[in-house]
Amino acid sequence: MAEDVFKALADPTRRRILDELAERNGQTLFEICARLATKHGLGLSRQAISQHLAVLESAGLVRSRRQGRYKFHDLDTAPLEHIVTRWLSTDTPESTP
Amino acid sequence: MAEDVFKALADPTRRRILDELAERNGQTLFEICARLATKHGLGLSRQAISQHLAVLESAGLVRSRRQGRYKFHDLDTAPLEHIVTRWLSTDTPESTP
DNA sequence: ACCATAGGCAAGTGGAGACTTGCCTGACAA
DNA sequence: TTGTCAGGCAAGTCTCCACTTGCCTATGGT
Repeated sequence: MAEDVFKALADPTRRRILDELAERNGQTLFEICARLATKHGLGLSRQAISQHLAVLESAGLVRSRRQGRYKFHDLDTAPLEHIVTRWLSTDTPESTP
Repeated sequence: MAEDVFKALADPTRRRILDELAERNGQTLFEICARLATKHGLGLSRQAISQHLAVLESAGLVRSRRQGRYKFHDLDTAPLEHIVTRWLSTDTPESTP
């Protein structure tokens, strides 16, 4: 649902998570926590990231695969492609001089 | 700022307003109110729409031009184009087995 | 068996934002 | 000028959501 995608993208922390997954796919929750803390200085609790990942997953932007006691997260950019075209396909008829 | 664009797109009512402006550019506040009420059944106050338009305008998605006692609103899709490419251009380098 | 690790499940708190209500300003017509 | 119409400026209310805290489950190592 495109509805959830917009809501998922609304939060800056979630966009950062997408950035991280775009840079390195298949990270675990703890890896994402560590990289957000070190690279972006975000001192968030593990639960916060976990909840963000749940939102991203229910929006279809992140896929998760369980393997033993690890859970790897993969980015899925498919829902992003047909979101903005809703207004762009209405074209821009030479409105910028 | 891309930050504001995501926040602006987060609200369903604001996306509806963009839909309306995409369908017919240069509407006034009252026109948008009327069309949202009749076409989408949204019984929102005039102030609500006005505040939404302010958010959209500060995000650069809507331009407004004053003319007498009317204020016309025009859609600007420029900020939408370079938003999603942030993750799409990072591509997916055959990482899915 | 034990203990440490990776993650999940709540319930609770605080703040941002969507929406309203009321009053005020400016522009056009009679 | 007076009345009306389009819009703005505040307040104030209330709901949702991001984040925390605490405890619980399960997997793997030794």
